[in-house]
Amino acid sequence: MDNMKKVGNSSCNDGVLLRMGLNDNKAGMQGLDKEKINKIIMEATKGSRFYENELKKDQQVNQRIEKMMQLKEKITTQQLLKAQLQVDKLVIELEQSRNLSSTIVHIDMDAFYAAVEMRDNPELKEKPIAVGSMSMLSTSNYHARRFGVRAAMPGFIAKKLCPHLTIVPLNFEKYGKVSKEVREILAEYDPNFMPVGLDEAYLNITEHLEERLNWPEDKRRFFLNTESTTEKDKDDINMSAKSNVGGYSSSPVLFEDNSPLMDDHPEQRDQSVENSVVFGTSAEEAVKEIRFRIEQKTQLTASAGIAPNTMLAKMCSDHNKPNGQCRIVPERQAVLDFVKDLPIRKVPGIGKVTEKMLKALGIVTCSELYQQRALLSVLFSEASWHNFLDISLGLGSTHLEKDGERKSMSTERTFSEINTAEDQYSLCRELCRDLAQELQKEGLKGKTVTLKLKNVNFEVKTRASTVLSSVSTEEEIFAVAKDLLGTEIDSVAPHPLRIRLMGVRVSGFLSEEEKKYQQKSITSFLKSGKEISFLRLQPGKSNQASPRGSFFDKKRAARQLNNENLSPNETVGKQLFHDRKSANFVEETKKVTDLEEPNVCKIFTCPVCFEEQSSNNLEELNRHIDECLSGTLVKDTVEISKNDNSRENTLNFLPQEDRTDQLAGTDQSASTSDNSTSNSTEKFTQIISDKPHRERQPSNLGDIARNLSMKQCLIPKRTSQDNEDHFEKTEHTEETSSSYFFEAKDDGVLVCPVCNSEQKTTSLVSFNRHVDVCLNKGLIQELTEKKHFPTKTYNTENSNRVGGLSRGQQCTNPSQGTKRSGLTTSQSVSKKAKSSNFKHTIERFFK
DNA sequence: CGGATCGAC
DNA sequence: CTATGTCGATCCG
Repeated sequence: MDNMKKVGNSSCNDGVLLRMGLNDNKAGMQGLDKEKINKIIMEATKGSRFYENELKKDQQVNQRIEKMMQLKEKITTQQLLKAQLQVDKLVIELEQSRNLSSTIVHIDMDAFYAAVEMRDNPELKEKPIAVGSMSMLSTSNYHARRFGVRAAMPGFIAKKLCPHLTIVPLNFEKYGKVSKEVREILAEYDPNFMPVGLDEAYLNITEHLEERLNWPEDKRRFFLNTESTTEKDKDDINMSAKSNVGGYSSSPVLFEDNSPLMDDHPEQRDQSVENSVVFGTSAEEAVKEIRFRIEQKTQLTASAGIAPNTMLAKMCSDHNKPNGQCRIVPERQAVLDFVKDLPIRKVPGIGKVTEKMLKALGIVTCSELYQQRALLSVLFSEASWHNFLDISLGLGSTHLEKDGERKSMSTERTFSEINTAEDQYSLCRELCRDLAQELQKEGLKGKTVTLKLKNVNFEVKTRASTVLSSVSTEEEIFAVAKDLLGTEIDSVAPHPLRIRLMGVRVSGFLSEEEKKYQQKSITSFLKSGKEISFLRLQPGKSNQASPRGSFFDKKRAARQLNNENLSPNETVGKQLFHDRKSANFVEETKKVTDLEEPNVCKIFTCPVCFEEQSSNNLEELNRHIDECLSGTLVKDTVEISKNDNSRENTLNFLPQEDRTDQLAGTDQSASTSDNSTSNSTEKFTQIISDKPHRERQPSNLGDIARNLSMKQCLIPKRTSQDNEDHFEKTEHTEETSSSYFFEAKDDGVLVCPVCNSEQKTTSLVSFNRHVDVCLNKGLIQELTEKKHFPTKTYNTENSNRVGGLSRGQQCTNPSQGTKRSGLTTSQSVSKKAKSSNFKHTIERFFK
């Protein structure tokens, strides 16, 4: 580390090597010392494109630090004092809300992948090994670590550090099996335990400990496992198991030369029964029991931390690793003592960048973090300094949150340089295919597609596009991704795009509720066959509500207008449009209605474009309809503005004016966009980007009805009571057959959102039927009409801050489950991600 | 919303 | 030769 500072000027350039090398002074006798290791790494690294990029990233961090320091210079003592008062007010609150009543355990398998591989191949036991590949290692055993071989290091460099290193390829299937075995044990202590990856988990054993107090010895007695999975291992296991009876502090796999780390207070064990151990009732004993059982079952060791919250438990498990455990007793002073001299880097969520920034302020330990709390509150974003304050006070989440629904899914691949557009497109398609497959497994559809590219200089770029109708199939995703890719290719033209990685991500999933709702609404829409006459409304005859005619009318008109323009070879990801002028939707709908019957030849016809669908799959049909209603509209606009026919483009069928109307809706203010001059693509795209808040056309019938229901049912609640809880309530719509989000009012009376009349029935089924009928009565105009609702905008102003520090996953755990009344709105919003998302969705509907 | 970044495993 | 893959969160424009 000392020789590092000689590289470049110390204030600017001392981070790169530290990052790649070690900060680990455990180099043992047989290994290498730090200097040697860093030298070797440097020789293998310098001059590489990778290294150049590392330097560049480092400069960026240094600039951030510089910016921060400049800000710091401008702070007056006056400001600082004021901040001090504010922060200390929060400190008092936090202190008062400190909760020491939970017992949280963090279990961490030691060198997991490596340990599994060693277990299964005894030849590896004495050797330095790492798991991964020549290009990247996932983990290494402790022997290899003495040579500086560590996780996240490329194998070829590891080989230079340790020529005898054995690199074992990853075998996730195996690790998954072992992980499952471990989890079976953990579940006995906390059925709601929270796994983190394959090798870690948090447990809340508060309840277990209470029950455990009354348990008879027999329930706490465990027998040594003398059976082994394979014959060849048998002797080994027997040996180590026996030698472990008293302290079981050595691992049969990892540590031949054991050091009795964990048995600080050897207790009198009842060994009256042959080959058995009885564990006590304390938290320590319970956790020893867990580790003992893990080792007996898997021949692998784990480390553990016991503490009043997750953050402390995690840091605790690190304290005596490997194969050890550590407890912070539930006393304020014990917590503060533990935290006092702890380097901030040990704190989960504080990574190398944050460490470096804080170091620039002279902050290395947690107590320093506390001392500088006022300064930090001025320099950093609220989320960041709150986090810092929690850390320095030893506060963290005292309960385990079930991880919510996933928010994105992605796949990415690294490869040797690819620089031809053709290869890039086909690779992109392949990624989309893989991703689509995975999405399908979870039945997910998302609205945002993100393309990730890393060029051969390791510079990473992401490009995203959000479409109105959600995507899930290969073709749908690719249709979006290929455009993003095309834009990037164009952006460097005439040079080739030289990339080493490509990734595709889909996010912006429909919530469970939305999904259910969408499916049901479209089904019920199609099934209510008798009254779909509104689909054939004449433009003028449209129930006087809108002077412009309904959305459907326009679609229909546009379709007719463009009939002749349709060419059969337009698209990649879109169904072909075969003209079918004589479509009778009532009849067609009946066909749809028959769809439950098996073995009947079903032909679906899209109610929007009136095209017969080739697929007889309902989901396909729905997808198509969605696309007809909105998706194509969006894609079309993208295509237009790109003005490029060389790629697999979709064509645009709608007249310019028509599109403009639809995008702007029927809002009065839409006229400000001056239709008469809206012929250029610039104009058109500008409308899209400039007026994102004008009401959009609901993207499908589900959206239409949901939109309506929200207006009628949710907004009054919110404005009258201004209580966020109502939104959450609605989110938990019961699992009734209801296709709509409506809840009965307090007096139990349901009000139709369409005709606004109170309904006699309290049956949701009949109610829905009524709404269906109402909808079909030609009141569709209502749905597309503009209504303005006040929407709340959150203050995200942060101009004074350096910001940019995240807390990682800890952020999802509301600290202590207690309210912090001092927080601003924008803060408290992010607290509950779920409800926040939901609100966000609602807001979008009203913008 | 989109892009970049951080952080964790 | 040869420097991952996947996800969530945060911040900024």
